[in-house]
Amino acid sequence: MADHQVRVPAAYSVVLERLRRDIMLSRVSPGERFPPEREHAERLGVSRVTLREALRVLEGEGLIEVRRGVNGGSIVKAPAAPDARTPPALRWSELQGLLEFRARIEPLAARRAAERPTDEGLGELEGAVRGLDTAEDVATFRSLDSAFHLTIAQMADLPLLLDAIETTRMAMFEPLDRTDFDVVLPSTQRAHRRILAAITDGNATLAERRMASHLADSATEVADVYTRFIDS
Amino acid sequence: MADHQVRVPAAYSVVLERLRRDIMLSRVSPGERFPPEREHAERLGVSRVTLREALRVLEGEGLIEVRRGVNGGSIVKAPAAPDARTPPALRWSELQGLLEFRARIEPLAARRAAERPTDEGLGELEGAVRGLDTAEDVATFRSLDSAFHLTIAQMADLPLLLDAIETTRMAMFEPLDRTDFDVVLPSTQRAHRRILAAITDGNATLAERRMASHLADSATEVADVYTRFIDS
DNA sequence: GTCCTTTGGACTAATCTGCGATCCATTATG
DNA sequence: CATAATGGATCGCAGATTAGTCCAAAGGAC
Repeated sequence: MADHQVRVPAAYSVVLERLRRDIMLSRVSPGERFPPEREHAERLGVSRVTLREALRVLEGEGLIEVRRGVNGGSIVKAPAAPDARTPPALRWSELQGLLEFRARIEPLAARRAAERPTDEGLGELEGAVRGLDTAEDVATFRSLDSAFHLTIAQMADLPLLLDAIETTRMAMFEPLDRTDFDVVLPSTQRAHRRILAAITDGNATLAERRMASHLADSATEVADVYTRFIDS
Repeated sequence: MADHQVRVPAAYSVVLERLRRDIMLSRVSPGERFPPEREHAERLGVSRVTLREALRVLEGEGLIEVRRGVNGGSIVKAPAAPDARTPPALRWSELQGLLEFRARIEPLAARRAAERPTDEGLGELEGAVRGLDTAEDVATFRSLDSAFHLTIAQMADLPLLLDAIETTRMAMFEPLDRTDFDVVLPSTQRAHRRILAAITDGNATLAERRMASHLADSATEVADVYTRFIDS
């Protein structure tokens, strides 16, 4: 019987993780802001004091900027673009594991999404795909890319799967952010369009295969960035 | 921005989940007992009172029996065998989703385990496989089956994967428990032996394929049990 | 049977956490 | 400059969690 200590997270740290996730997964984009504290706290089901503790941490990390007064609020800042010269946060072997994991679960999500189309989901996917055509900055790209994959995960209608995909994306955030926007954009546009087409057609097998191939391409691009940091 | 309420679990409920997991995943088998409360509490990093709260719940659910005195303690009871006539806890569509998910991730675990053999892991696997040959009651079978799959998950050395596999097994506990021991035992013996052989040989691709086929068989058997409850 | 050890059961007092509420400080806008 | 919207700070309460203590039952040694 493994006997690791149980981890009892404080309320603020649960909130913190949630907010971090909202930012990292681009549910709020740089420039946007969280709701006013009183409202935000209520939505999260937590007291304002607790929420503020979490915001303080994010502020310290430079992920948000807190301003007061009218038009104040917690403004999400563009994460500092990772410097290509500083070593990555993840070791290559770890990243490799995440990529393998993702390559197994996201195609399943695509398959299930194709089998369970919803008007709402399809609408969001279409928006995310069309938006990519006019995306001009990294932030927009990341946001639409995230939205596309997360919407598919949502449509898959399997809580465990959604959670796994979210967590995986979270963990890979930094490496993904190192890929070159201009290089990745066109291939992503194409891949997303083709995946969406398969889902719209209800062709589950095709959707799955196209997602798999999209992820393989993406993995190659991430790996390329890592070649210079041959540590393990 | 999805705005579900954040869930801040109480300490006792975190402990509760942990203990429930220990039982359901057969890390402690029926008849075995948890350590004395004082020691157990310390191991879990929580006060005795908190631990007892959790134990009370498990006692209420009939999962453990608490006795005092020398040789007392919290004794894990054999879970009431699910009555084949009562409807399953999971709807068929939900179970189907879990089976699909499992079919994607466990083969990956087998592959990675074969690529990362450890003496400790291989030893445990061998024990779990050999034990099956002499397993005579359901409890022993469940325990060794769990141990086999979880050890592979552990060897895969990818925390996300281990967690996903644990959670999936947890969720499928009740349906799995409905399968007929005598029917499942021989095929499981054979499958586990073959998987272990592939892992020992370091043949990752073979290990993966054999795990996939093992899970497919298992899925068929679980599905069979469900045929009489055609609800969705 | 008596005594001792081991273990759960119950209670208390102190501390810590999270919450609600209130009031203050800052900022944009008309 | 008045007002409204927003973050900043503080206080006291209620509940959760803890450490510590003592009690009660069960089994074993003699």
